[in-house]
Formats: sequence, C-alpha cells, structure tokens
Amino acid sequence: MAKIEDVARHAGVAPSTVSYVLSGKRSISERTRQRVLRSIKVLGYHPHAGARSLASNRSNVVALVVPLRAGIHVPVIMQFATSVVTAARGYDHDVLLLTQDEGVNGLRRVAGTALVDAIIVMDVELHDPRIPVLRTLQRPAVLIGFPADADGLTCIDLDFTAAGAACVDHLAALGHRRIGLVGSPPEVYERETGFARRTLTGFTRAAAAHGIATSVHPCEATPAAARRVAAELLREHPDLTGVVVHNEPIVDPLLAAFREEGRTVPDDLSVVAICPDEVAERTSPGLTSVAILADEVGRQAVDLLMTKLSGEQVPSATLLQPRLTQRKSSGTPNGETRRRA
Amino acid sequence: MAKIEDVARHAGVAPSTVSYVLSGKRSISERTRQRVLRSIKVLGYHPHAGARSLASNRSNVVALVVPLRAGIHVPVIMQFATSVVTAARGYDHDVLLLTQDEGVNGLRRVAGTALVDAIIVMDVELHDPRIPVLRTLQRPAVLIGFPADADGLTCIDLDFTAAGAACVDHLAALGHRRIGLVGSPPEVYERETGFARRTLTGFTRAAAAHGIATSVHPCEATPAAARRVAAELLREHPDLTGVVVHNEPIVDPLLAAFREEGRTVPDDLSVVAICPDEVAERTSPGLTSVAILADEVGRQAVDLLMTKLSGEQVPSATLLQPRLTQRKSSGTPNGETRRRA
DNA sequence: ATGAAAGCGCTAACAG
DNA sequence: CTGTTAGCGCTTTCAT
Repeated sequence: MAKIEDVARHAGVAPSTVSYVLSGKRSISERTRQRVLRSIKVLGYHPHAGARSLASNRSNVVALVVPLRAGIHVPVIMQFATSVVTAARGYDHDVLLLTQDEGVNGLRRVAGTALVDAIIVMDVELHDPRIPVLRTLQRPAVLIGFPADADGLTCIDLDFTAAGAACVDHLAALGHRRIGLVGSPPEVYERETGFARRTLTGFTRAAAAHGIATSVHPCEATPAAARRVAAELLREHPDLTGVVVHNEPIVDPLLAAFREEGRTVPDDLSVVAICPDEVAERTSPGLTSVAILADEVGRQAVDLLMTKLSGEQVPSATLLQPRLTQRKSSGTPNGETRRRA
Repeated sequence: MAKIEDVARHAGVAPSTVSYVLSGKRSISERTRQRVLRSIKVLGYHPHAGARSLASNRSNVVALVVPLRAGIHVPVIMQFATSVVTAARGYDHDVLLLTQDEGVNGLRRVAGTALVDAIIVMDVELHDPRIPVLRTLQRPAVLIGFPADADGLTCIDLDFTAAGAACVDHLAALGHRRIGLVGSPPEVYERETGFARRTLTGFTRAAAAHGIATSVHPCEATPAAARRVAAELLREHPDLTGVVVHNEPIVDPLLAAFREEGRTVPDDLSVVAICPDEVAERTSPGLTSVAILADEVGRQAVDLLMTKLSGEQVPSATLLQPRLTQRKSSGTPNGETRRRA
C-alpha cells in the first residue's frame, strides 16, 4: 500500500502538502495540486483510515442504530438506512450499522473507541434508555422520533400528528361523518413509540374539530388480524364511510377484507393510508395516502448531523410536513350520489 | 478520554502490559491482570480504534454490501444484515454498511483505506463486476450467492436448486401430476442472479424426474400481477393441482387470488412456498414451505470470514440444505378423496 | 511475567 | 505557497 510519503516523494513535495491537497485546508498552487493528484492516481494511494482518525480525531464514520422490533415496517427501515448511507457518502462519511439489541453499550463502545464521530438513532421511544447515555457521550447525535424530554437533543421525524389530521381533514372535506383508524399493533402503542400515538392524537383532534365520530382499532400486522378488524369495524359501525390505515403490512389484506365483506372502495368506503408511496401505488384501487418520507428523513438527519459536526447550531426539532396524495381510494360518502352527479 | 498510559499508571504497570491484558496475546499473572482490569473499569477506558488499527493493521470492522434493487425481498435483506451484525459482534467486530450503488469504488475505498478487514457481498450475480475487483483487493471476502466463476472465492447460499426440487418432491409424493412455478419478477431472471435460476433448475429437473407436467410464471411483486398469474395458471392448465411460489411479497395476494377464483387451498390446490418462516406462518392456511435461512446464512458467512481472517482455509462453496416444513397448504390432489378416507 | 521503546501513517502547528 | 516535525494512542518486537 502506498503511503503519503510515497506520494510526496513521487510528486516532489512534502507529505503535508499531499495532506493539504486532500483536505483542502490550505491553498495550494494549481500546478503542485495537479502534480500531487497525478501521483495519487498513479500510485493508487488511499489514506489509511486509522492513521487519519488518530491524527485528526475524526473517523469520518457515523453510527446508525436500527430497530429490530416487532410492529415496525421493515422496508421503511431499510429505505431509511439506505438514504442515510447515500447522504453520508455525500459528506465523505461511512456508516457503521448497529442493532438495537446491543443497546446502550453499543453506543458507549463506538463513541468511546472513537470509531464514529456521530450517531443517528432510529425509532426513539418516549422514555428511551439511550437518551441519558447520548447526553453523556461527547458526540453529536440525531434522533429519529421524539422522546418525552428532548431538551438539548436534535430530533427529526415526519409530523405524524399532522399526518393523522391530514387524513381526517381529507375525509371531512369529502363529507364523511363516521370514520375509523386502523392503527399499529397494540405493542407499538404500549411501547410509547411516539409515532403511533402522535398519529392517533392528530386523528382524534381533527375529527373532534370536524365533529366527526371515530373509533380506533390497533391491529396486528397479519392478514387474519386485518380481516378481524375489518369485520368488527363494519359490524359495530354500520354508518362508517371512511377508514384511515396506519399499518403498512396489512394495507392489502385490509382492502381484500373489505372487498370480501361486500364493500367497494371508494364507492361504499373511502380508505386513506399513511404509508410509503410504493405501497399506495401498487394497490388497486390506488390509495389516497400521506407518504412516509423515509429517504427525506434520512437525508435531512444526515444534513443535521454534519452541520453539528461542523460546530454549527441546528434546530432542536424538525418536523417534516406531510403531503396527502389523492388517488382512487377516497371519494364522497355515497358513491352512488357522486356517480349520478 | 483515558488512554492506555493512564490505565498503566493507575495500575502501576507498563502500557504494553495493559495492551496484553486486553489482547490476551501473552500470559499475565492473575494478580496484575485483575489490577489492570480494575483500572480499566475505574477509568472507563476504551482503546482508540484508529490508533489500534494503525498499530495492528486490523480495524475489526467488516464491510457488508447490501443490494437495493427491485425484485429482492427487503425483509430478507434486513434479517440477513441483522444476523451479520450480531454474528460479527460475537467476534468483536463491527459492520460498515455499503450500498450496491457505490459499486466497485466503494469496495476499493474501504479496503484501500484499511477501514475494513474483510468484506461480505450480498446478491452476487453470475457475471458480477465486483468479482475481479474482489480478487485484487488484499482482503478476505465472502459472497452470498454464486458467480459463474467462483474460483478462489468463498461463496455461501441456500441451496436453491435443492429447494426447488424439495417443493416438487413434496408435491410428487402427494400424487400431483401438473404443477406450476410462480417465480421472481422477470428482471431477476434477466439479471442472472443465481438464486432465481437455480430454483427454476431444481424445479424443472425434479419435475422431469417424477414425470410431472410443469409451467413457469415469472411474476412482478404486485397484487395485480399475482391475480393475473393466478388466473392465467388456472385457465391454461385446468388439470393444475399444485403451485410452488418463490416470490415473498405476493404470497398473500396469490392465495387471495386463488380464493377469488373459487379454489380452496389445499383441497382444490396445493401451494408450497420458498419463503421465510414468518411469511409462511402468518398466512391462512399456513403454508407448507422451504425456509429462506437468512440468519443462518448471515451467521455462517461471518464464521467463514473470521476463519479466513485468522489465516485458515475454508471451503470454497457452502450450500445450506433446505428443510421443507409441512403446514396446511398442501395435500393430495383431490382433497375430497382425502377427506373421505 | 513484565518493561522499554520503536514505529504504524497521518494531520496540523510552526516556520519560513 | 510550501516544508519540517511533533505528536495522535496503540501494538509489538526486543530485552530482561
């Protein structure tokens, strides 16, 4: 492996000059810059990451802690992780993958050994045991989700309260008077993961504001559970005309269940989902939905982290505003009326 | 941050002694070992990863290259990645996440900078451009999947040929005479990703051996495509009594489509899937299936890699033998007969 | 069983 | 604009 000294010799300059060409931390005459770059290419030089991190106190690696638990839609996690990697590469950083189950020790380790410069934590709970640890670590961090006490932390997430409300607003505008929320599995609520509760809050508040009757149905992420909930919903509320779904894996089964119960979407029943666009687009009919902006959140999380690493201030809370995309699954409460019109 | 020198002073020993206590590379009297360990804990000492990698030429990090492309079931990737992280931690290694789209340069970079000691590459294609690069990198690698020329490489995967055959054998034993394969999306075959083809080979060969008539249906991973394929299958082959599915995302939609076409599983139609157990278990009826052993593959990939890192030889090819689990979705071709018996 | 000391390859302060 | 050099914190010979 070529080292910086080899490059320096080959280019006829000092090692520090090579270093500065690479870092851009001081101005170099265009002429020597080109010579150095040439030598680097010729020798196939790659700076040794360990040496660099030892000398500069920067590893150019960020840690990403991904959740593994039940009730979380895996493709969304993956999409998020991917966008974090891509965004981090844009800042010349790499991503170290940590799993939730290493818990607080994983954080201590990667920060303590200076393996990583900064940390992104996904799926933050309201009373997350990692929060106090993150505060003691001398490393910038960005959290996906909001803990109860977010003081001095940097958090980002989709505004699920607004997302829940947007779905209701949409249905209200169409004239619906009784709607249901098919939500995340019960354990997600019990865990006090912020997002499920926030959706519920937005849903409930908006419905109250519109004077709409509601019912809420947590639902396991299985087709069988979806069928059960669909039947229950229709049986208990004969006047139900609209449903909001916030549970990606059961979107299809739920639609199928409504169909089996003899309801046509959107004529007999309007359905609005909070889910990734891919999910909303592949169903038939296409689902009116509020998108889960996983890659947007990932990108911005990295932006925030890099800003912090450069010593600048960032907003403590970033809430991405939801956008509702109207597709084919929602309409006026009485489809017959509409079609006649 | 406490450094090794601080620990040494605190314990009244030389820095090298602390190092040896940590690495176990030479014998230490139990007495000083305990003293050193004590000091480490008291001072909250974590060795600096960069310094360590610089001095030892080992980063204790392995790279994991994950695919991002269409037609690959995301939860399986995630499960695999998770098991790699967990297994790597068991060897005191961390995992750096690389995405496919950095391509060959990503590999060059992380190996060239000595950021990682070794590499795991997922979703290897028959003529994968990364193969020649991996050969030049002076780093051990393990591939998930088999390229056309696997000479001198270490590859591991589920034995998809055997998996395809196992499904057919099972249906043959039950007495089926005409079966269909609902496979991966067309682009997966076109890409020459080994696994789809190998399943097809095993399916076809076993059917020929049993004298069973077959048809093959690549299928997009959408419910609509699943419905189309289901209809086509039943229309073109009225004598069809068995189906093998190798396409996780459409397992549910396909079952639903058969139901809508008026077929009962397993009475009118036996269905066998190649998919993770979680998928097979959550459908109704539960699916007879050959499990995709993502975490087993991940664990063994890491085992192989660590063995290589320690300088030992490993087998060039590792094929995990599939296990078929009988559940409720398969039975004799004529369910009526069976029920009467 | 332990210590002393020479690097590992790079960055950044200092000097010009 | 460029060169010189002192570390960064650890591992690992070499010595004893």
